Order: sequence, then structure tokens, then C-alpha cells
Amino acid sequence: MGGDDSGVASDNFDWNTEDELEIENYQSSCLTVPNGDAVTGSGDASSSAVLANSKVLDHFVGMGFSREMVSKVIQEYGEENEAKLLEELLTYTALESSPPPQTLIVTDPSSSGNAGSSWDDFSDTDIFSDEDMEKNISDSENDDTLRTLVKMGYKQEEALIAIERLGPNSSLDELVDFIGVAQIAKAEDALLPPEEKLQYNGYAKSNKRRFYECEVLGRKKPRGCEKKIINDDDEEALHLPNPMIGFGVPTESNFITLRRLPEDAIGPPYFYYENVALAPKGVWQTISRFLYDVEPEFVDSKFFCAAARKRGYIHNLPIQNRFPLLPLPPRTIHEAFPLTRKWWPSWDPRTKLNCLQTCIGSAKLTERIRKAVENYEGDPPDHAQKYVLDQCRKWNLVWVGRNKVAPLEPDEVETLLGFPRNHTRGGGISRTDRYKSLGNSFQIDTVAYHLSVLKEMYPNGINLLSLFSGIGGAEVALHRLGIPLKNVVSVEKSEVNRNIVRSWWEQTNQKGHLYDMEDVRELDADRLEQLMNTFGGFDLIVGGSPCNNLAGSNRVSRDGLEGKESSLFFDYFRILDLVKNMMSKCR
DNA sequence: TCGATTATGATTAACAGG
DNA sequence: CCTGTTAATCATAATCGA
Repeated sequence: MGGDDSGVASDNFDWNTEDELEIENYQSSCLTVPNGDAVTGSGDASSSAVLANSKVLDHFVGMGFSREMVSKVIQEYGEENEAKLLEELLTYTALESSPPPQTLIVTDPSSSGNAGSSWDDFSDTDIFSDEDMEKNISDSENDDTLRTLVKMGYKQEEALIAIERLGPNSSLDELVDFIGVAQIAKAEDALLPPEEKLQYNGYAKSNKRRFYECEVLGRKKPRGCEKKIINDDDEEALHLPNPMIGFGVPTESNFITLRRLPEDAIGPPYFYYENVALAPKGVWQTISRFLYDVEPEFVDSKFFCAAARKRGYIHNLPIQNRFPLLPLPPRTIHEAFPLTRKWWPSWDPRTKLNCLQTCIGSAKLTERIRKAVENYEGDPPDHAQKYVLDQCRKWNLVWVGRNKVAPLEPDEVETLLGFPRNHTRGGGISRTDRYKSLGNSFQIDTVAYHLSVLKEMYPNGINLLSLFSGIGGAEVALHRLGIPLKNVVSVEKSEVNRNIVRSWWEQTNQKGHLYDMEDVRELDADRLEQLMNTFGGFDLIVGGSPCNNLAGSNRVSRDGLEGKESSLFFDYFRILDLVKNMMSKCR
């Protein structure tokens, strides 16, 4: 039974209480940045003539600012610094809109003054506080979000970043969540002992109670399903499964997993999101919260092929009656590369490769390894073995000759990942870029297994929106499943990658249409509507947003979801949400 | 300028042993 | 429970040569 050390609030800090309280307060008013109504910029295009073709201008107009105002600001500050521009735009907007009557009761986080009213029994009930409040009650539409956030005690800079990332139409509690997570990411632990940090984290988590429900029929029950609901700390709701088999893999699933999706997550469209499993703390909580509180499915591709690939997938697909691609790929190093067997030392126990990354081991390193092992009659001493094994694991080296290790060739990586041979070869791509593109891609068998449920649902094919397409992992997976591709909108920044997908599309005699696009940020509501009108909606939206700032290999800029590239996740969410809304309207 | 080559740790989670 | 250890990790940036 719960209890544990959660103490009876005696002299506990009431982080929880207070935070919950604030959240509820914030939540009770759904504020939006002034948009829409400001668009009517009196059509005066005189000043914007020069900038008629500016991407930046379109960007901000797309966010809901008037063309007139945007061009004014751009002329004044240039279009280099978008953050600065946004700041100015928000300031101008705030000045223009008459200061609204402050209907909010904003409690100062540092004072517990007025916490005594109707909220004080929260500490008792807060675990059951699912009453999920009719949100958006006092819809004071003209309130300025930025102003409100600042009044709440957030720094203007933080608020601006949040608004920029989430877009002007995001709800206030999304913004607050974002800032909270950002703060935690930055906060040094100095002030907060672990437990309180967790609770603080939990604050940022959600008012809307996350509801993961999973049930296992058959053998094992995942520990504490119902316990979680009672004892619930939102904390450990996200843990990596061990073994990392998600909701099941073809090779070792002797039990069936059922899940119930949150209402908001149910399609159409179906969506499928992917990123690295070993992201910094809190990242997957945030991603999950944005993607309609769907529980991530963490899967290691080592259960599908000969290389590990620990990834998290968030999707709203059915998970029953999945089937794997055939033929099943080799699942050990020896099966995948039989020629290595002859040279494989008995003291190298590896049977699986580690994650295929974007860079390979250097020649110097393989030379050092050769020198470390070649001067011994029998097996090298322990320290040499350890050194060699560590490096081989780190750089995924295989034995290709006596005392000789080497990194994988690009076509070997292609094979391991499930792509057709030479998929990334030729057509103007360098070897270095090949490694990079492959290292950033899906493992086809893994993804195809998840997408296989679509086959019987769409015998006539699907319309696919593929964001961050890369070298077309989603397209290849669906094609190999035998699911016809009717219309594919593929958004990918890298030109060589777009060429690869285009080339594959033509080589495989696709009957459908492939639409290219370069930047997800240019995919706005208008563009989507235009596309969807031509072929009517999307059946599936796939995307693995950039992992640069999440991946452990990044020593320089592992900045989390706010990172320069990885923050494009919010564009995945933005676009998914747009399509979702458009499609629910059209029904 | 492009492509190839090389060196560059920190963050977590799992694990082992008290 | 605690603490130290092991292990894995969709990368960036500087440099060099053609």
C-alpha cells in the first residue's frame, strides 16, 4: 500500500500542493497569443514590397502576425535574428491590444499567502484529482500570453522561447509545461535534493492526468499497473523496459499486450513518431505529453537484426496481429557476416553489434588494436583484451583478418538496417554522407513490424505524410510490407537524402505521387489544406525528429529538446495536430 | 570547397556488491 | 537501501589534402 515514505505532509514542503494549485489556476483560463484577428493589417503592402519574398516574413505571418507589422519589424532589425524579431513582434502586439482586465488570480510562487481557500484539500486528493476540470472556462481571449507568463513569474526570455517553440496557438498550460521542463533541464541540483526535484518535475508534468493503461494477458504482468494508479507518482511511469521489447517483438513474444489509448490520441490519422530511447532525463515525458499522453514503446532493434538500436516510438496504431517482414534478417554477427567467423577471437564474446552511428572508427584506431594483439602467441593478456573489446564495442568493429579489425562498409550498414543494397549509393552522395544518412535512419524490420497492422486496413494503399524522411525509412518499410503508396508528402532538409528517396521511388515503379518538400517549418495550415484537398487527408503521419541534441554521442550540444535541431519535434507535433484537427472537422 | 580523417567525454541506466 | 562499476550512445568540430 502506498504509504512508503511519502510522509503525511507534516512538515513536508508543499511543492505539490502549491504547484497543483497554480496549475489549476493557470489552466482555468485558456489564453492565446493575439493572432488571427491581428491579421487584418489594413492591406497596406507599401512597406512590405521589398520583403515580399522573405521566408522569415512568411514564417511570422504564418504565426498570425500581420504582414504589415512583421515587415516593419524586419526592416528595423533585419531578418537574421528570429528570436529578436519575435520578441519585438510580441511587444508590439502587446502594446496594440488594450490591456485586458486581469481576470486571473495569479498566486506568487514564493508566497503561500492565499493558498487557503478552496484548494487546501488538494494534498489529500491530489492523487485522485482526475476531475480534469472543464478547462477553458473563463476563456478570456484577449489576454496576452506573454504578459501572463511574465506575471506568473517566468522570465520573459523563457516565455518567449516557449511561445516560439510551441507556436502562438498553444494553450497556456502547454507553455507552462514547456517552461517547467526547460527550467528543470537547466536547473542545477544544488538546491534540490533528489526527491523534491522529482516532485518539482512532477509539477511540470500534467494536470490532465496521464492515463496509461496496459494489461497483459498470459504470463507476466507488468508490475504495478493498478498499483501505479493508486500509488501514482507520475515519475516512474516512464521506465525503459528490460528487455527492451516494447509491446512485443516477433522473436520473444509469448504474451500479448493490450493497451487503451487516451481519447485524444485516437485517429485518424494514424501517427508514428520515433527518436532515441536514451535521451536526457525528462525528454520522453515531454514528448509523450505533447503526443496526447501516449505511452512510448521502447524497442531495441537487436531483436530484429544483428545490431542494437534502442529507440522510442510513440504511435496510435493497433498493436495486435503484427507480423514481421520476410525473410527474417540474420540476427547475429556471424550470420550477417559469415566471413568474420574465421578471424573472430574466442575471447570476443560479441554476438550483436552496437548501435550503428553516423561516424566510423578511424584507421589509426584499427592500427592501435592490431599492435595491441599481434605480439602474443596465444590469447592476449587481460588488459589488452579489455582495451580491444572496449574499442570494438565503442566503434562497432568486426574481425576481417588475423589481428585485424575494421569498421563496417556502407553497404553492410544498409543491409543491417534493412534497406535494399546500394540504396544510398551513387547519385552524388559521398561516402561520409552515406554513413551519416544511414546512421540517422530507421531500422526497417523494426518499423515495418509496427506498421504491419496497416496492411489489412488499407488494401488499396495509403496517403502518407513523412516528416524528416531522411533516406525514406518509412516509405521503404511500407513498400516492403506490400502497402501501396498512393500519395506521399515527404519533407526532408538534406538534398542528397531527397535525391535518394526520389531515386528509390522511381526504381521501384511506384504508382502513386511523391511530393518533395524541404523544411517542416514551411508546412503550414494553408499548405496542408492545399495538399489535403488534392487527395483528401492523410492516413499516416510518420516522423523521427532530429536526435542531434538528444543523442549520447554528442559531446558538444546535447541540449535536450530545446536544442537547435531537436526542437523541431515541436513542428512534428504542430503539423500532426493541424492535420488531426482538419481531419476531425471534415468528418 | 569538398570529402576524408581524426580526436573529442558526459549522461544515464543497469548492474554488482555491500 | 546504499555506493561504486560497467556499459552504451541516430555526433561535432577541427584539420588536412586534393
